[in-house]
Amino acid sequence: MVRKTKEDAELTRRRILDAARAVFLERGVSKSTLEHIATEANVTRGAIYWHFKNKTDIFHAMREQVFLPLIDQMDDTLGLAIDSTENPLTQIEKSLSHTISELNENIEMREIYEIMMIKCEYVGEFAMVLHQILNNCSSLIEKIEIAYQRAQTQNLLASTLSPRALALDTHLFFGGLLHMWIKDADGSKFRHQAFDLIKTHINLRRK
Amino acid sequence: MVRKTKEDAELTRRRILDAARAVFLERGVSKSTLEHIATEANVTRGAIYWHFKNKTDIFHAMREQVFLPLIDQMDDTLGLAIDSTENPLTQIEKSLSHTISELNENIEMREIYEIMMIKCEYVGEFAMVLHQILNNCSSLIEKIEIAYQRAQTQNLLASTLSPRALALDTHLFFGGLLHMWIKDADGSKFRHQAFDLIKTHINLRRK
DNA sequence: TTGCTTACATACACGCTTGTATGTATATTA
DNA sequence: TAATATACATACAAGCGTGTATGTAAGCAA
Repeated sequence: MVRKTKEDAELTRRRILDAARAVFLERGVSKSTLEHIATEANVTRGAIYWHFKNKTDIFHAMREQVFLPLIDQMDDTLGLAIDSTENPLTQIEKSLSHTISELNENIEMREIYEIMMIKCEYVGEFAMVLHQILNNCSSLIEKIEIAYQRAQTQNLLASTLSPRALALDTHLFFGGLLHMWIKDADGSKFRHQAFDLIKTHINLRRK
Repeated sequence: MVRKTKEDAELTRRRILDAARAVFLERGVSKSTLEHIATEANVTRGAIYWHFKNKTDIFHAMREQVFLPLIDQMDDTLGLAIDSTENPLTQIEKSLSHTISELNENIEMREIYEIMMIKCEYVGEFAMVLHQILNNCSSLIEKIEIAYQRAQTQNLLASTLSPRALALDTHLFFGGLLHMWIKDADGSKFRHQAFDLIKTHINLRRK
């Protein structure tokens, strides 16, 4: 039972990616071996080398699997459609809360986030990932800023701070929340009150 | 030239720690070899094994070298002395700014932060470091909360949110800022405006 | 000054990883 | 249906990193 149909091959490719996720999560990316991943996926290293160039290639494939959808989702939930009728501040709140919900429900996404945040060393070939992250941040900040601008136009803001400043503050808050959410594995410190933290953060801006 | 005096030995110990920091920073902790560190320190692996148990031992020594002083500093700058006369909100702002200044000026501390944030995998033996970090966060939040309580008592707060909620928001903001500050190596996105970001964050709370 | 300890340097053995080369049975295509 | 490409499994060689064992010259105490 060697040569498989194309659907079978795609299935083993996913099995390898799933296995890599489990192994990365348990041992960290650096100390994960292709043999570990192969064993977890019930294949041999030969199969892995067929589908991927090396371990780095697996990592990038795993990462893109999750990050591209995430960015789209942010666009949607931030209500960038101009004709949106909802309160912009509420939209920001919902967008952030929705991301947390995703992490709660989507095990795959949560695990990949955990790997990328505390089980991976951004060095050498991985350094460029940092630049991608920073760029994503910039575009995210801009989107939040637009929402705050609408809030300002509608006279919903409590403070006179610029939408830009508010967006930066919100972005840093949420970045910190994500990190703590991931690190707080048992949920006792941050995870259980994540939605409240977001609500508080937004309420601070409401008139 | 083998046996050294006690002072010489202590000096080589520090040379090893300095070398480890440079090597960790360049190659990440996992891919750093004791041979790499030894070469960088102009010693042999024998010297390292004399002073440290293994690579993990070096990491922990390097970490404690910086984190214990940092916690003390936070205590000081947050003005936990009850007879403090300064505006509590300004004290919080100064405390956060002071930490950023430290990162700016203290190369050693900055590099160790960078290693711990993006050049280290928190897995296996390193997992317990995460718990220490979470505990530090808890005590830090409490200290910020006390400052906000004083601000509330002095009727300095713009919102009716609880000091606890404000402290959590501030902590998450600052955690996010630290991460971005470290990742923004060229300073174009966050580093250059770090102090402004802090000022904005605090101004949002001022009456 | 002898003898023991220190502070390393050197040498060795072992396992682990990686990449590649090769084998092979089965889909797929012409 | 024959030929070829696919989707792997197996085998092999080489280097690398670790830990430890051993060597050794100099400091230090008695």
